[in-house]
Amino acid sequence: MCNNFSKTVKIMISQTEENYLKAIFKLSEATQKPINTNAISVEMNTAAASVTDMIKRLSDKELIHYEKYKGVKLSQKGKTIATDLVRRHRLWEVFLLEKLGFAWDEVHDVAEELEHIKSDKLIDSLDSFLDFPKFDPHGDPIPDSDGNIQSRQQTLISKLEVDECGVLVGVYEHSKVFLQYLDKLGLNLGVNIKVLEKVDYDQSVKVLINETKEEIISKKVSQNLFIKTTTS
Amino acid sequence: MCNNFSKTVKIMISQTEENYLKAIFKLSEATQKPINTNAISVEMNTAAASVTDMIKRLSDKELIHYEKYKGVKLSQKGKTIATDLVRRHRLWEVFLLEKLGFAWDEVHDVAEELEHIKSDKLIDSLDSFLDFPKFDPHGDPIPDSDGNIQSRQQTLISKLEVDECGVLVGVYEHSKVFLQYLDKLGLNLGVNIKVLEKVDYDQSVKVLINETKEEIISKKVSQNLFIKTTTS
DNA sequence: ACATATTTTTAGACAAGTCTAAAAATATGT
DNA sequence: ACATATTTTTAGACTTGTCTAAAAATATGT
Ligand SMILES: [Mn+2]
Ligand SMILES: [Mn+2]
Ligand SMILES: [Mn+2]
Ligand SMILES: [Mn+2]
Repeated sequence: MCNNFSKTVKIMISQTEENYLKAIFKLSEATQKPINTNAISVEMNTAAASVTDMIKRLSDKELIHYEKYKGVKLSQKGKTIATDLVRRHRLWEVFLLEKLGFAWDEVHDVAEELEHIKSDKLIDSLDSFLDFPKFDPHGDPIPDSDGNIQSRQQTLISKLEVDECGVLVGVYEHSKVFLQYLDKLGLNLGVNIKVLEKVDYDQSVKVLINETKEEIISKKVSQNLFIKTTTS
Repeated sequence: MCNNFSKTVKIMISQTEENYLKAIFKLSEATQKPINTNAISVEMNTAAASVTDMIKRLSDKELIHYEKYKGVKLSQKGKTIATDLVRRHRLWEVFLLEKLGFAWDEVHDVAEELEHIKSDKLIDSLDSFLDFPKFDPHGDPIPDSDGNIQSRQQTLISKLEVDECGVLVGVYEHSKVFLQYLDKLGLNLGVNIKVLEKVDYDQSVKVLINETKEEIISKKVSQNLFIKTTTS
């Protein structure tokens, strides 16, 4: 009658599985629709056939919902794991930048490895050591230990009108070249931005940086910069 | 005639291979003789057959010298990799203790994972961030970035005579139980030790800790504590 | 020196994660 | 509606790292 264990069989999740979950999580941010095999294979840089294999494994472990030929969605369990991975990734990025003097274009690759270290004590101590940062070096929000992600109200520069202004709070693209180019333009997180002119011909935008420097940024750049508008 | 590239084919070494090299390195500290398969299988907690497989791979990569049935020795290349791994392990242990508030019995397991993160910039920045520590939380020396290991002059308590004294600078065993027991006895690194009495019957030792507290430690404990003797 | 015990290697199998090539299902355009 | 293009899955193979059971080599004791 007794001996009624509630077997909390803590399933093991490999580093590779974690990475797939994170990829699906990322792709899910842009849409509500199921994520298809090809999109994952592009994101993960693997053959579509490998993705199908992995999808089956993740589905067996109930980390995703999967119907043949219909794509996948994260289950609640999968979402939790992915969010936790994102938390770890972003906390390590803050550590590398703040404590070890890395530049914002150098943190991602190392965090990609550090994020897989499994220790709750480690990550919670790190969080506290860093003084509970809310955003990572690219302006992305850091989920708290319960998985809550602060939602940001922000706009792409490309969507602003002339004379609107605000603070640069994030970047959409994370590539090294892009981040280094922003450094060259003096576009670090926190600078003040005012839209001076929107060029009809090629959708480039002339902006005023920190009330002092004028720069023309291409359409492409303007679509990758998040601004928190200030109603001044 | 030209086109004489010195192909520095940076061979990839997996986490598992690194762990085997470290195990062989550790076993080599106690002896000059070749390390045999069985010893490695015990250290790595794997079947002897698995060790033989891995030995072949490491030998193919010229990380060890291997003769069938004769055991293995690290090559220069292997020694360099193992030393670097030990450096990373011990630096991470210092980080966990000093910066994240881990206890000395908690650092090892996490460092076991962190040591495999591959980034020279990471580990050198960490070294600098920690102010170039020379010893880890267990008193083990930290190799510098060129692989030089500071040799310690130290003695096991079991080898001291009555009235000799010194400072506790290291532990031989690293297990959680042992370290926690030392905490209970107040035997942290840095305390002053004086040998008050050596009991013939069971080789236990009565010591004076920091000129104030007397404790009797068993033979086994006394064989696991390194003292740097002070000629007072 | 030789029988016995121990250690090491081989043989064969398995799981995870990857690939390419081919087949099957779905989507698209006229 | 149907031919064509695209996407997804299957089939079969490979690598790394592991295992057990059995065979081969080495070590040991009298
Ligand atoms: Mn990143
Ligand atoms: Mn980031
Ligand atoms: Mn350790
Ligand atoms: Mn240590």
